Amino acid sequence: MDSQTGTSSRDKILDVATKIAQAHGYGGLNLRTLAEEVGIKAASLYHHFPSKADLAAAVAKRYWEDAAAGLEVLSSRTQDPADRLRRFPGTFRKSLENDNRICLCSFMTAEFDDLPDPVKKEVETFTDVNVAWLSKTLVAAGIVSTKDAKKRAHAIFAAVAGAQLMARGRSDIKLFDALIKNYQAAGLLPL
Amino acid sequence: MDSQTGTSSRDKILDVATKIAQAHGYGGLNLRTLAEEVGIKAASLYHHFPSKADLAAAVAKRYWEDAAAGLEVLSSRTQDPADRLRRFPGTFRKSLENDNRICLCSFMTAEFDDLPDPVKKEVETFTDVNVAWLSKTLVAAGIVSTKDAKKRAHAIFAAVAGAQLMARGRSDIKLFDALIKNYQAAGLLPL
DNA sequence: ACCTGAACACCGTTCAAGT
DNA sequence: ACCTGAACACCGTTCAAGT
Repeated sequence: MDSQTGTSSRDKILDVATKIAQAHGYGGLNLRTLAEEVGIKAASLYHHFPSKADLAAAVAKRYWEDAAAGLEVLSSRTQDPADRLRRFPGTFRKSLENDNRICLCSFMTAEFDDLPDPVKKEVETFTDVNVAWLSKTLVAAGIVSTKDAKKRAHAIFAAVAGAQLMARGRSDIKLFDALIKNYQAAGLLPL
Repeated sequence: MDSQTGTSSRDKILDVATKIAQAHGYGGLNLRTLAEEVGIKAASLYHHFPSKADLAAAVAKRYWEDAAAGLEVLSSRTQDPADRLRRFPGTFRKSLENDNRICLCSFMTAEFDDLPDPVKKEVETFTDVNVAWLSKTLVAAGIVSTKDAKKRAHAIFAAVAGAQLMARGRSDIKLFDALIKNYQAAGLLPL
């Protein structure tokens, strides 16, 4: 850790790799390009991570950890649980705002067959974190029973991920907003 | 066209390429592997398609044409429009049944940045075809006004695509069914 | 410890030659 | 017409060797 900038080489690699993978996926994560953007040679990446698989697993792990932290901040800052649910899609909206990227884990879920096992594990945890947060928030908002919470949570998560994917295909963030509004109007999310 | 089997070399290439692209995407569609599965050498593919971009565009074009034809069959065989809507997710379920693959165009939408323009165009048409069919069916079922039909259609399409992606990540077709049921319970699709 | 040149395996593609 | 071996320029990945 560099005490001046607060960013180690390892962190810089993870930052750049995350952005590339959100736009091009695991297969499209090109180590030469990644290294160039970091300012080193491709071979030097192997001093920080033993393989592309380990690098991608570290990227996906940090990705769900950041997501979990973000959701906890949302919970602590927003009193009304229904209001938290209304703000949930905003976390997915940010990726689209950031150069029309999508959720790292949505992309990697499409690529699931080609993912090394350690990467698969972290990608699955991202879903688990989101579903768990949605479940407890749905219950707190009194929208569903504890029994039905997990399935409804998964449905919301899948629908929001799908909306993000559609909006990317059209490079149209307004489409994302329109789809979320429609989910609300249909009753999937609180109005 | 081979009058005996009804399948030309070109069609066989398209068949195999479609399956590979549904599992690995455009980037993961490897011409040497494709050729091997077809039973020819990679160089021979260029006698049927001028480039990988043209091949992928032909794959995506045939994909939406088949989808459009399938939806028309569904319309003609199912009298009740609400019933047609209930059966719509079944067209996405089939991909999962077929070796846990996903919609070709969902995968390619994730890869949008890396797609040649002619492929992008066909991928967009797939969405258009589905949204148009859902729109007219929603109106016929009296669920939404003509004015609101397109946006609701897009919301259903996005949610079903998202459900398919989630089910792939868990290799769990029951998860797909559970998500669709939840969309119905929430009011996004007719019960 | 951190880095790199150079090799390796593989990619889309081309082409001369074969049937 | 359709096919192929061989080659091309390229790229992701790895490793032996440098500092």
